[in-house]
Amino acid sequence: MTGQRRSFRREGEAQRRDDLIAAALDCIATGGPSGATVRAIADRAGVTPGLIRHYFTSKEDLISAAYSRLMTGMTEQSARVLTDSRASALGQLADFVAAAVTPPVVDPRAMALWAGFIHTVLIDDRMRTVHSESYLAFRDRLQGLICGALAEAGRPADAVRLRRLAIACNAVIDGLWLEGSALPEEFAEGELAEIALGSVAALLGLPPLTPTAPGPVARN
Amino acid sequence: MTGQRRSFRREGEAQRRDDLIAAALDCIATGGPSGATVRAIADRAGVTPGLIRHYFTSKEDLISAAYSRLMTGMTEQSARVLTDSRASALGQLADFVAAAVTPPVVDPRAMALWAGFIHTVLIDDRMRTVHSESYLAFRDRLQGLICGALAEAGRPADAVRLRRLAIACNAVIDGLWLEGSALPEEFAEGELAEIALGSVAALLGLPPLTPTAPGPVARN
DNA sequence: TGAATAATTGTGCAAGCGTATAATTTCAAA
DNA sequence: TTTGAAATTATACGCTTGCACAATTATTCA
Repeated sequence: MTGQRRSFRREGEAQRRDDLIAAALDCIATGGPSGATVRAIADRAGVTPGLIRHYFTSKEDLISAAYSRLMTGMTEQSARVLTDSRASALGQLADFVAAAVTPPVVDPRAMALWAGFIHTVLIDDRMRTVHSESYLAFRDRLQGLICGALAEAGRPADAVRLRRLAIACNAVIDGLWLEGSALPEEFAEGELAEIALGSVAALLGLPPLTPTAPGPVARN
Repeated sequence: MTGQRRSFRREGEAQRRDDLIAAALDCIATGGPSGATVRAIADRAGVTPGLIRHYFTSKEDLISAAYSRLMTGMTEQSARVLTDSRASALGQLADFVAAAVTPPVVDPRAMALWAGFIHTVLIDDRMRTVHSESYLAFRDRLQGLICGALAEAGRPADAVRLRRLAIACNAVIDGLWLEGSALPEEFAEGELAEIALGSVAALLGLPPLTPTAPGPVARN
């Protein structure tokens, strides 16, 4: 008769906020933005809906925190490939390109999250800024690799051409990432990486690129 | 006391379906998927919510019809350049590529719509089918143009290579379309078209492509 | 050990959602 | 002009949503 409440543990604020953000991302990845209801998020976090309002002033607040965390995480992941590489410039470029169109970067979950948020980028200014910054950061990194690879190959390019090459290479990578994630069954394993490497080489006027890494990068 | 009903006109079935689809697209472009409620769509179409269920078996049915119309519309818009073109195969390819990364195909509204839909593609099977079909339709069209252009240049390619080239060219176009639509202020006018033409030429190993059309295509 | 504090739960509410369905109005054919 | 069928409106229902708030529990500190 005593409607016994469920027992619970008090977590630190940082931990709980993190858990709720992770749960929100899970929900969005699984069921899209419309599937990320307050109740669903709380459920996934093993918590009661009311608690969300204790840590976030509104659901919108939680969602925007989740987006921020997603973008930060993706940028860090793309940077990780390069941090401890001692390959040649050409090799580094090849590794970077191959990694960008191979799991875990190509991943239905990542795609679902990106798709769930991209719409808000067009409406919300804060989101737009985050998006713009992380896009340019990625492209700048790519441009640096291209610059090094061209120099190594004895075919340096001027600034204007370099910028255009970076935009084009970035576009190929984005396009392949998109198509590979949205229609995975349409491409054989490794096919996207081969196409990406061949395309970047053709765009830069370089001989075929071969990645130095033996296989796909480890997740996380 | 006589709760006088609002007067109305009977439209043909095709017309009403079109109106409702257009209204749905407007709603999604403006307020995102969550803004496209049955009531909002009916309101924008100057109609009563109940009517939607008279022409579509469910809201989901209407939404997927709208997505289909958006995608085929974009492909047709790119292909319109070709309908009465008597240009060479190389010229047709150039026109097609340039049109795909130039307004009105590159357009924040189109991007907003696409972004609103893409996440459902990963979840809903019907949406997935629509996406897959329209993606392949666009790529097939592109592949046909590439095939003709390569033949004309005396460098025919076998089927496997042709497929890969089409995937790569399609990826560049998609990527440029995405970036140009999401961050329009990042690119000078005509810059995307130049990059696209240069990239496709480099990918195919052809000399620079030059469009035959004098300028951007007229809207609609 | 006991009291104070803040984290967490549980309940309830008003609004909006998609949908079913009955009541009306329009329009074309007779 | 009348009639009949189909298009359209109007109303209502059950469900879900985000949010507010009071009740309760775990934890800390004296």
